[in-house]
Amino acid sequence: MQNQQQYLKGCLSAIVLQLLKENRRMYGYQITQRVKELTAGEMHITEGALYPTLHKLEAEGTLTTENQLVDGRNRKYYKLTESGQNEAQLAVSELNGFLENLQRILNPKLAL
Amino acid sequence: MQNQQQYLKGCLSAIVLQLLKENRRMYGYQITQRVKELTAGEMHITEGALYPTLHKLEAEGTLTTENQLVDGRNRKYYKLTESGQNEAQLAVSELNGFLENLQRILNPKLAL
DNA sequence: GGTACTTACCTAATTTTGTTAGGTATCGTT
DNA sequence: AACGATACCTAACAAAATTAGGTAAGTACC
Repeated sequence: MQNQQQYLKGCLSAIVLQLLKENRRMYGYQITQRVKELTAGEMHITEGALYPTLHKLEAEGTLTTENQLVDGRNRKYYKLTESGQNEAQLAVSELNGFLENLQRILNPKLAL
Repeated sequence: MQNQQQYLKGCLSAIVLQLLKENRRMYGYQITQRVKELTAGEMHITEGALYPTLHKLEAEGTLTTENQLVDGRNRKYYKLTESGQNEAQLAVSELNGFLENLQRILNPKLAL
């Protein structure tokens, strides 16, 4: 129980899909930075988890990529496919439902 | 992406510890039923995950057990040890922090 | 009396998913 | 030249769950 990292398990794809729902297109490194930024440094996505996840989502047809050279470095931008938008919506809804249920468990006195 | 189950990963011990913080003592089957009840059946804890988790928490000195025969069937009650109470508090705080961060990601427009 | 469901515990093989720890390469700064 | 940030990647390993069993006693039904 060192930090919050452990709780990330299972949520990574949903987080990626949510960010792409908001941003239209993002590249891997940018995703790691965005999560850091949104959580004030409290959460960080490791590249060893992120890249395989992105590749998997691409292989499943949820994301497509386009490479772009910026300042001499290659960036691989990911964006949602048409079917990916539905899957993103679904994943985010489910994650939100999960969060509500988790809060019901953590705060049994609250009526959510 | 079938249901909310996947997101449970990593949270199980924290959930168990939270329930034991609220309830003083509980047995395994009761924990599974309580989660079902609190989440209106939307989440269920599998026994294959729960029992190993309980055993691990007991081995670590976070929980102790007492057996009790009820209606001819054995129940194994778990409760927090003294040090377990601190660990439970810590785990729940961390999980809450994680939830806040996750909501920041899911609802970037909200100021939490 | 037999069947089936609920209660109540458990384990083991497998799968999923993330961590750790590397590797490559370019750019900017000191 | 060396270092840190940017930017991609993979593979060995570990952690944690799922799946799919097993045991056993109580309850309800016909």
